[in-house]
Amino acid sequence: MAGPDDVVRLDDVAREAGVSASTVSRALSRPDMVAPATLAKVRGAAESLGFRANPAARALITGRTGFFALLVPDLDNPFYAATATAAQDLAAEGGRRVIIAVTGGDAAREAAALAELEGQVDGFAVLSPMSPAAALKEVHRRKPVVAINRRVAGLTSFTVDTPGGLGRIYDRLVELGHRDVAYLAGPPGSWMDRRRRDELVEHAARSGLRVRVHGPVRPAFAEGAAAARAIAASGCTAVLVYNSLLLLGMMFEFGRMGVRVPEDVSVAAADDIALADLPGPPITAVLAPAGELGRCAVAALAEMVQGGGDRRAPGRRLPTGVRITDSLAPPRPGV
Amino acid sequence: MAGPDDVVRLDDVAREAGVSASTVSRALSRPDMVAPATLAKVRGAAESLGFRANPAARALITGRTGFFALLVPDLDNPFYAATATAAQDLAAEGGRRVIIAVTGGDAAREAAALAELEGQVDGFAVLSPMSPAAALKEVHRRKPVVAINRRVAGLTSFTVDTPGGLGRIYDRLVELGHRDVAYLAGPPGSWMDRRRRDELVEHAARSGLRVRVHGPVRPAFAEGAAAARAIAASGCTAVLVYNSLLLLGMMFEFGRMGVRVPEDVSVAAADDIALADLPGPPITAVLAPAGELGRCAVAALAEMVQGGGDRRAPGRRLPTGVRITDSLAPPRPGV
DNA sequence: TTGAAAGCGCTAACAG
DNA sequence: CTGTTAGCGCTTTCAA
Repeated sequence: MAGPDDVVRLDDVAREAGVSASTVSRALSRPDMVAPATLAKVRGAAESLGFRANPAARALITGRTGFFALLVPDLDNPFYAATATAAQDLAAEGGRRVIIAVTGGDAAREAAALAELEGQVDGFAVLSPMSPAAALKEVHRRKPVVAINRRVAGLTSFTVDTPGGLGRIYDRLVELGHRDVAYLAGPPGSWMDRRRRDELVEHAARSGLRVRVHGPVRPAFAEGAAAARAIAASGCTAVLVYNSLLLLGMMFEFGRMGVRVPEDVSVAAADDIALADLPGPPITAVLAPAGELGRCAVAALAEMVQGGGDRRAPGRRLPTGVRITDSLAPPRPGV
Repeated sequence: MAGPDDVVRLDDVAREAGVSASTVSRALSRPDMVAPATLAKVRGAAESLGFRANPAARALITGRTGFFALLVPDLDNPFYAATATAAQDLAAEGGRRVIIAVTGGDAAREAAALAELEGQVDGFAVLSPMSPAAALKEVHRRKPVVAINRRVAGLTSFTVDTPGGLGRIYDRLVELGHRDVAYLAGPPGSWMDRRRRDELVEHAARSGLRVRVHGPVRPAFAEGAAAARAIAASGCTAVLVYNSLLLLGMMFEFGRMGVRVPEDVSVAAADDIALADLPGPPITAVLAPAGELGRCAVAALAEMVQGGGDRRAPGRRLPTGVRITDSLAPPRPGV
């Protein structure tokens, strides 16, 4: 490794093509500014020598690195993983890369990542940001920042209407005759969970009922399994769950306990990930477009960088689908 | 956003501190080369102005970007996610960042990522590489490359002895009286799976038995669930599974089918992720140090970059633990 | 349409 | 221990 001798530079290409360095530069980055014949020569030379522009030199002068940073709380959550993967894919189409920084859902680490990466990237997408709005806006004065999964005043934000979807599922439960519903809450301190929970509780109150909240717990499979026993014992006839990973864990344990779905208990979750491909009867879920969030964020950043100015891309609340299936059934008699 | 006017440069700090630019540079990167008094002045000035060195300018001259790239097949696999997270954490301690590039387990995309990132990073860690050894070594001539989860001749490689661990679990099954064991195989084309499967089959043959192979399947929860029925119907009394995610999916479906563990079937998996925290009796597993792999790779890269020369860091096969529990039991009578 | 020249912001010799 | 002097490899005016 380490062969600083055989690296091909712009001059090498220029010499090979019999033109000047600036012509090579133009040919490669603004092909319409050179004569077709020259273009061909330069491309041929670059190709044959295996030239790849030094990104640092380019970044130094243009001020663009070709990187976007995506800050995510963790990678264990398949929702985040899906968002990150989609973001990378779309960025790649524009010749850009997405740097993923794991923050652990910790405001301090998030702030550190923001500060450290500021010089390395052209913009930030922050997934479920923990930082105060002011801190995010401060960064935004220098580099475009887009928020995902949380509305931040003054920033382009992309959210999904998961609370609304949960509400519709709740309505269906009431319609089926359920009166005792449990909600297994997600990550402590999570903005998303807060919204889902509050909406659900208020929504239930409007029906004259109430929802019993369990948790909050980390959105991990094992945590869902761990919560199953208490939920089953609580006497509820239906459970809504913060996300699909928790639901899988819960159902896993239900299976071992002999609790049947939906005969003994109806179940549904937000964030349909890995639920759709399950064998057997499908499970009721709010269909959140995890990948779409990542793509929207990248597209917005790209637009802001292109625009150069302070043009703020419009944010959106993405619609969610709701898949209502036989995992919802009337409450078992005698309850 | 975009305020190229108020960016603080080295000269600004120099002026503020009343010294030359090079002194500031030294003070910040090699503190032991300046007088304590100067150091204090410079640090004070840098702090008060909020100076952050331009990484592109630094990279241009030093040839170091402070980035390592980690190529992973996908982020849905919690094993990979754990490795990636640990790698980032260790790199952060050395003031470096890890760029995660998702390749989809596709050799072409892996090659593209290698080529595109070559100028942007100080080294590569490739998780479960798909590229031919020659291609990896070619990159290694210019930037250090470390292989994870596959031994690549001529490259520093970190692997885990998962096959050996599976063998020990298999021995225990034989000891318990099992004669009909199933193996649910992992990702098609995976080097890891190939090794696990072959070792297991040979190992079984030495006991005069044979292992029935199901799959291969993508290592996703739903795939494990989908495979459960066929496996249960095959008449085996024990199942070894490629990884823990698949096992969870399989057990999930077993639960719904009324198949009990371990009364009806004994189970075990490699790559213990998310298995340990499960409520109830623990599950037999090969304990693979996913995070440790990431840390080893980063440490090796750091060493190679420091060494500057062609000093090749030594690779290792990390030991695996084996947790043998009551998820293994004698085969049910009458089979 | 092309070339010459001037840096981008920083680090690394080299003197002093 | 510190300042001066050159660039790192590329893009981009400015003339020609």
